Amino acid sequence: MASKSSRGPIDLPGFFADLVRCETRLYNALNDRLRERHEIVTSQFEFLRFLRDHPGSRVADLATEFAIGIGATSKGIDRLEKQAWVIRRTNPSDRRSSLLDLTAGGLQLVEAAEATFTKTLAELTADVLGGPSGPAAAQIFSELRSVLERDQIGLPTG
Amino acid sequence: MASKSSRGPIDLPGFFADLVRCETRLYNALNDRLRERHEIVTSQFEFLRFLRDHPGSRVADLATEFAIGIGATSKGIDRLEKQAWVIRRTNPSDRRSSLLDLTAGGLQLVEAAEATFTKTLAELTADVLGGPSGPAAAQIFSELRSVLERDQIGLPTG
DNA sequence: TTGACTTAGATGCCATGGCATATATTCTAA
DNA sequence: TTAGAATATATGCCATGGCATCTAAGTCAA
Repeated sequence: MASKSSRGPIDLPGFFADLVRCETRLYNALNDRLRERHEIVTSQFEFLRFLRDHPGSRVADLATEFAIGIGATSKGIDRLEKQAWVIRRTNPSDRRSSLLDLTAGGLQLVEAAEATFTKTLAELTADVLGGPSGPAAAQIFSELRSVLERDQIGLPTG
Repeated sequence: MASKSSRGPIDLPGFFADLVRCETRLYNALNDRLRERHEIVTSQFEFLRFLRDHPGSRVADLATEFAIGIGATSKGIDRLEKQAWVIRRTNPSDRRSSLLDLTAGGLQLVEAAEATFTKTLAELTADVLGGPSGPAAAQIFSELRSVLERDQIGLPTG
């Protein structure tokens, strides 16, 4: 809406508004679908997927990945552990921290949820993102993410 | 990170992950800057800007725009009203609702905050988004937003 | 060793959003 | 006209995240 096609520099605030609106709606829609089919929300799916792909991570690793606070991450893991989808093992080389892993149930859940997630996302976005400019947009966000992470932009305090 | 440049269909989950990570970090960074300079957060800036650009809106209009719940919107307006940045006028043609407008102070605030917002966003993203693929990405999100809004994807219940 | 400093993360308090419900209006059909 | 349905939003309860703080553990120098 706000970002019209035009020459010259991009309308950054308009672009950002479009971006946030898209992200909000997609996140909401994915939440609905994941909740009704797997009793989890998108943020939990993302935690589980990260742990599947990075077994033995620590709480701080998740916090950095998702740019959320350590406290929030710890509480999120508490909830997944309570459902027996994740286990904390004391880190043998530093007993202040734990190493996190999926349980068998957690692995099974994330695989099922991933199918739902991927399919829903495709239903909602493939028409637009599958077009000719899709790869350019993907490339841009990959780069932007790298830059923001490199410069540690937007990391919460706690 | 996850979306590498490649031929063939986009890795949608990877793209979505990059997107959400960028949005989170940018939102956090903008929050910090707006908070320290204007004592507001980004969501409040967005409410104020919307009301500047759409005077006389109702609570439901904001809720639809931002794809958040009516209750949350009502409470958000409560907070802005408490700061005397927004006023509710009873809607003369339907007394269940109010018409919302900025006060003079609210207008002054949003203009100052907009300068901070725009400048910060440019600092954080202009290098990447100002590149040759920027306009294509902006166009894509404008289209995606239109589609999601048209199909009413991801609107919360309340 | 040991005492000061640092680090990892667990916990408590507060703010915010979702959803359900309550209230005030408005609309509609008999 | 008037009772019942529908609508707009305000409000209450709960879940989650930020930030501050607390505790346990590791590091380092003297």
